[in-house]
Amino acid sequence: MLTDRQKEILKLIVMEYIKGAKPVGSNLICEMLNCSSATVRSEMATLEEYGLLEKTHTSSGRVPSEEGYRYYVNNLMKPKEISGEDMLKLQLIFSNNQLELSDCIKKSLEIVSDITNYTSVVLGTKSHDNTLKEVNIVPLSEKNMVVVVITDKGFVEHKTINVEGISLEEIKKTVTLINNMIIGTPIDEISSKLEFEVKPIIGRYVKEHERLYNVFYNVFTNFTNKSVDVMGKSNILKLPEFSNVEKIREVLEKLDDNIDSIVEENKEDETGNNNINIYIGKETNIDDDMTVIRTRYKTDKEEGTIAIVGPKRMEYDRVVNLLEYIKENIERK
Amino acid sequence: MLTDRQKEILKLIVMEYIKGAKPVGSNLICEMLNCSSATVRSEMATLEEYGLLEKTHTSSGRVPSEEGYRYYVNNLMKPKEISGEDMLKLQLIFSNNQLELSDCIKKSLEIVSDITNYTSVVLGTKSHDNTLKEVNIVPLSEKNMVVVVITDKGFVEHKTINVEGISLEEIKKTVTLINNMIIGTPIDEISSKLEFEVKPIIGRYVKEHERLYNVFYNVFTNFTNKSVDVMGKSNILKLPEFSNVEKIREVLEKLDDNIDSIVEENKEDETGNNNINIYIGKETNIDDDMTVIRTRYKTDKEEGTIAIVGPKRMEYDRVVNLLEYIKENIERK
DNA sequence: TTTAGCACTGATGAAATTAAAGTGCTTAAA
DNA sequence: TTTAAGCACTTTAATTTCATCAGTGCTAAA
Repeated sequence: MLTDRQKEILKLIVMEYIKGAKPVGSNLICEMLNCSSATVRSEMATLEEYGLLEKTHTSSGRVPSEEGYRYYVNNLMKPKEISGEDMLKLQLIFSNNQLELSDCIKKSLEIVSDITNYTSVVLGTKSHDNTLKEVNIVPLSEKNMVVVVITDKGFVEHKTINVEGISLEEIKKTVTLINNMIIGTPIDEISSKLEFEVKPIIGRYVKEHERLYNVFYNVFTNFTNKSVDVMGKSNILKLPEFSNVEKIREVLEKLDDNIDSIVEENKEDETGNNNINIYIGKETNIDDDMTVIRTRYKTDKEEGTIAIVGPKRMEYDRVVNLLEYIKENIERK
Repeated sequence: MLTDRQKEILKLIVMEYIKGAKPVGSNLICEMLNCSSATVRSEMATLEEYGLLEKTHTSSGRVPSEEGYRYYVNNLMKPKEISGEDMLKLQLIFSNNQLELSDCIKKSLEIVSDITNYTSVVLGTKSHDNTLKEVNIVPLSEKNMVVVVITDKGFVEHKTINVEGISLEEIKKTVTLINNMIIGTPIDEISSKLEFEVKPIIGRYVKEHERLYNVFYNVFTNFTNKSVDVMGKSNILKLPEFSNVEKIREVLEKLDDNIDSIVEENKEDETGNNNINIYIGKETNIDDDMTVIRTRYKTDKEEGTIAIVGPKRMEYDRVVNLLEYIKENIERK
């Protein structure tokens, strides 16, 4: 158990390091506290014994360890009000009724990337709670036709297909069959229903069933595709801890390769706090020098995950609040 | 006018520098030619006088100047066969009939970025030659409705709109009006037709015309939006000439800001060669250290520009061939 | 328990040194 | 007239040396 002064010192060091990216010495801290640098030094040594602080070399100032950040996040951090300026920028997005929800999400995280210089990730799933509303076909010529599929929440997918050698009747029969059999089916159950219920039947009644079946199967599965958007990747270049090109390349590569693991759902919830999850260093599965803060959102239309990726030395308080704010706005919209 | 040997030396220097990114000395060249290093040195001095070569400092080897690259590209370069491996990767894309054309284009350039480590840009315009085929509405609930618009070439745009306070009759009336008046209209003429012909009429017959008009206007203009895709931007990190973070950031920023100018249409055609345009250094409007190679494609469905952005020390012969090959495949598809 | 004092450590940056790569020029040979 | 050999000269890049600075840990006194 830490004393109050130890907590205060740890907090100051974390905050100072987040601000300046330079190891924090005892002098700086003792100016903020009513005690001498020697006192601070001995407290620092204790905190280091506890594994909360680290040195970069024997005579350097202190840097928070992974456990130090964790302690700060869990016990010391206070939420930080979103500045008026930032709030305004976000409101401009959410109050714009022209924008679709998914565009709002993307744009608001783009703004977060802009104002924080971190990288943001959006993983959206449309399948949630959507059921099939209507399948339409629009013939374009003798050769081509567009299939348009709409869900009850207003998602649309389409595909242009080649229908040479298939008669319009055949196609219409198929569409009628599909419409009759699977309208109202939840999107994520469609592919199995298509496979086990529809396929046998159109196989019986329709000549070119193999080809037609594939087309429809294709359009339907598009709905269950998750979309991943990553914004502000090159912000990493602005961070002082990544000043050598080799390291930057490594991190960018890991980011590309491990996007999925960032937004992976079955990660255990580290902090219960309003469902904001914080993964520090090794916990991220990306890079030991990075932190991921993320949360899930859920509307009646779609659900997904939004995440901010930055250095361990991330402005935790600010990012947590921004994410909470965005999550609320998404869910209210 | 250059002698044959001078041409040979210039060509070797350009090729060697493209390969190694290090100033080329006379020794290396004289090993490839049947003459002494002193001879090569004096030829180099001549080429430098002509402005085709440069030195990085008094006693360094030679580097091609912008004019040197230009001379190489216009007079010395021979097309380089696409390797079997590369060809295979591209064929895998183009022979996949499941993929829409625009996905093919994107994916094939993604491959080019992968194999060359340059950045690729696709600018696609759907408006080309498309006319309006059909406007459909699908009511979802009392509040919401989806508008689906289809062109004769199979492009689809849609938008979910809030229709609270507007009767279904009103909406249907509007859609019928629009369908009657503008089906068959080329996409890029729709907005003016909508403004000057349709608006006055629905203004007369429909109550909530202001709101409805805006919705349709919105969906239609989506078609004329150009899509810009940039792939492999972080490949710049792999180039030895950009080894300092500051420079990389600068280039990435310029890339972001000037994408439009890369694919700008009214650039004059530098090389007549099969409509492949090569812009070197200053000619690019991006960055004096970069080169852009681009070409336009045109199918009966859409048209656009594909471009590769890399260092001046770019594998011109390889990239030109890859672009030509992709252009052909797009247009054949 | 706190603090002043002091010796010690490692990083950082400037200056000095050296080796390597490559040039230009002069002169002699082909 | 063209080519090549020899040599002095230039610049870079890598290495070493040195001094300075920020910051520590420890001891002893308040």
